[in-house]
Amino acid sequence: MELKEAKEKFIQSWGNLGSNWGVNKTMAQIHALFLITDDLLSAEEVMEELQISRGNANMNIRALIEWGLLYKESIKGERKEYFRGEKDIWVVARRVIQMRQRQEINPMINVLGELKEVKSTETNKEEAAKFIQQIKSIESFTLSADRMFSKVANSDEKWFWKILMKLMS
Amino acid sequence: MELKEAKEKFIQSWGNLGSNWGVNKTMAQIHALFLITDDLLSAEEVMEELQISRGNANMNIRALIEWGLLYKESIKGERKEYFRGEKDIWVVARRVIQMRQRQEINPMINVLGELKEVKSTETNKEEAAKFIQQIKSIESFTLSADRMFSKVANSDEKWFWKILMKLMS
DNA sequence: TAAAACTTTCAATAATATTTGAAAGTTTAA
DNA sequence: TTAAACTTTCAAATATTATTGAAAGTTTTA
Repeated sequence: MELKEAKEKFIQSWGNLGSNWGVNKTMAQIHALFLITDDLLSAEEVMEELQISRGNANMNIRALIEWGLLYKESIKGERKEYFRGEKDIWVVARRVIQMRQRQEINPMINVLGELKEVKSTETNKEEAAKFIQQIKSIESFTLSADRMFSKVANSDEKWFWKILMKLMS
Repeated sequence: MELKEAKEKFIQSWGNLGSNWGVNKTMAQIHALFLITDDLLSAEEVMEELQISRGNANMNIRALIEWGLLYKESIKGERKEYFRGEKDIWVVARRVIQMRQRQEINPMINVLGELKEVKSTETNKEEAAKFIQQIKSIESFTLSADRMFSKVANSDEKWFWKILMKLMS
């Protein structure tokens, strides 16, 4: 496979992966482009490279900055904005985990907390008790997963390898 | 909050969570309904409960069975098919992990394997080397994550708690 | 074998999410 | 202060994905 073709394929695959994980395809593709590009790129160049519109490029670059996966940088004497991608895949993973925690896990934990407060009546005492029990078990699982994610998001690669060793033993 | 309202809210929230994680909303809602229902339910009852069409109910019930989250059961003397949900949230998590591994992680590992084989030419030797290096680092990460998921998917709750303790220490 | 009871399929439709591009906004340089 | 260079916004258009429901398929019963 040619280098150009390979890069193209990587960008496409990363895009698909993203869209199966709640990240829009273009956002994931821009991210992929930066993962395999050493230089800075301008919005213009991203548009060019991925054949997307100015608005689309702009929105998704902003989102990636928000996620901590892209950094704004400037070239002296140039007015245009340039961007650099976060290349370290471990950092990328940690940022993604953090974002998903905020956007998905925390809201779910809040809802589960509310649902535990359900009032039971004379007629559905037993049913309500069962419901609360199940919600509690889901909550307990979610809290554990959340704690685990937090740990991963706040640790470095070395720690991760150590853990991996322990897990596999 | 009333029990009925709480169940409704749980189903909605679980549906949203699903659609942010690449599982279609109705599939996640049906799953939620079964998580909080002790009895068997028929396709008819699912349709009724969630106000969805026959085709939709059927397709998503099949998908849930495929995922190992729903079991077909029969009631003696009844011709209709009935279903029971997997209630244990740890089992649910393990099944979801397994499915995502198959559908997302494995294909990505394959693609990364291919991309490592990229041929470099005289003119892009250095660029190709950098590309391969980056792909290798992504591959190494992905393989580690994959191994970890496999471990979780094949272990029980007790193991998970033990690990959690270790992680947090 | 017929027909009732039920399940599955899939083309058409609807709902949702993404993308575009032109206009408005902002910053810088002269 | 003006205008050029650049960025952002957002309503409309497009593309993607999910849903419907009627027809076809299957299994069971009589």
